[in-house]
Amino acid sequence: MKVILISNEDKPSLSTGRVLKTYQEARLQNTENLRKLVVDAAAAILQEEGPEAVTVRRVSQKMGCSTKIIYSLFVNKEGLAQQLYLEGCKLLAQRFEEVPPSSDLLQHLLDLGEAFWQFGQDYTSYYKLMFGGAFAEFKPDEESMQGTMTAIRRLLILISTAQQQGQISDKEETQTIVNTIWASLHGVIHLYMGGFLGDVEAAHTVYKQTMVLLSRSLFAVSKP
Amino acid sequence: MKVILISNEDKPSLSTGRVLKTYQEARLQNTENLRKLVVDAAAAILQEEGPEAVTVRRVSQKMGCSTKIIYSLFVNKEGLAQQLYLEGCKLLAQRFEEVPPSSDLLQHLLDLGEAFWQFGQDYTSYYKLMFGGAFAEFKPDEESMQGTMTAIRRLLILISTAQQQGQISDKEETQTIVNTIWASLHGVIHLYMGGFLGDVEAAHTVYKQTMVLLSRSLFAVSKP
DNA sequence: TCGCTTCGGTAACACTGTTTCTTATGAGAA
DNA sequence: TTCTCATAAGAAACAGTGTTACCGAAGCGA
Repeated sequence: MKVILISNEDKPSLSTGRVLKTYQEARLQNTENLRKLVVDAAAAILQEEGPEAVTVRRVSQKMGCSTKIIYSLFVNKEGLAQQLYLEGCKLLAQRFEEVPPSSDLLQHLLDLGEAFWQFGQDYTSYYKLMFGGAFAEFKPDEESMQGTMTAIRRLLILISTAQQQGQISDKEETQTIVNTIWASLHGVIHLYMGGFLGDVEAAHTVYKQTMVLLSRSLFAVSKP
Repeated sequence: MKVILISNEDKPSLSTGRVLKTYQEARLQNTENLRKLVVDAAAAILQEEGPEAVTVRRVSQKMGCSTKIIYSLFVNKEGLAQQLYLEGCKLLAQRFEEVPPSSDLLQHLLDLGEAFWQFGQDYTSYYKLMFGGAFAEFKPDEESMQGTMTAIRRLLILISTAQQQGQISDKEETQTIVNTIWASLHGVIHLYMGGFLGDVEAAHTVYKQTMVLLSRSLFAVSKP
């Protein structure tokens, strides 16, 4: 019912184009809006109550509609999860964008690493959904991987720049180095979230040490 | 029914001690045997069909008994998962024990790291259960953490030795360094299992680079 | 042998993701 | 305007999960 109300709001677009085409356009636009509404509802539940609370029934309940809608808009729960994943990528990318660029590339790397840690702390539910395997069935498809790469693009640019300036060896693929940093830092966050690294201070200490050790090796290559 | 047959097999122990005490002993021993049988059955399903196939009904079905047994022996599914976790710790410890000690501590670290990677490849289901968050509800308790620490004890000894010999800085806590290595390597394995690092060769390349970068930093401290 | 306790199996409950069936609504034709 | 029909949405069912309540049977002490 709420859905119908919303779908009436974009009827202005009916005044353009042929009747049949406009009808399809409106319907398309409606389903797009609907998708966004559902994703927003799911995202709210995700952040408020954690990944395990995001069930099809729970989302449809919050939407005030039946579960059928979710299956009409997204093929299955994984389809919805994928949209949430892309939302998470946006948030992560935003976090990275907020990091002020530094002329000191080493310092910039540490800043980006710290931003990644903070993302994990501030958006724990998103993090678990995206990288924590909270939805066991979820595997990143092409679109997800692209979203991921967009999110950590700043890191890729940084490493690439450092390689061009000779501050980091260019023997290894840029992507390989990025993956190395990403995976290592992720490991600390994930193990911490799993309860293996004690309290947050201890985990953060391990995290910072991981950053220091990695960056020291990476940037030390061309020193002597 | 099979269970009863098995429990009859250790009646010889009835011939020792007082009647009441022996009865309790026998019952205790039976439940211990039963627990072991159930864990073995669950472990078989885990390795043959993956973590998601390990359900209470599936295990009880393989045992030829009702689900009640599992809840009598282990409080809930998490209790069973915890036993499987400890089994995994044994397997991991065994893997580490098979690594020949090297007088070159750096090489020894690389060997242990490689053994950890191989464990993840050979016992993927165990790895996912233990560290992958395959059972979302599972958090390591005191016994689990102790089992973990026993498993990676070789790593702790190695780092401690290297610190004593001045090959690795002793400014940081030994446990912190161990956690740093463990978490970083875990991150690569976990991200690979999540499908984020491409095929196994690419992931292994990232893994080896992580080991090289970390160890180079750790062992480089006292060089100059 | 009798009574009791304990233990295990059946069936149910409350969930999950997913699908089927039915109904109602809304668009196009007469 | 009215009628037909296709589409879409909701209710309910299905198959699965972890977990628990009930109930009968079996084994034990007296």
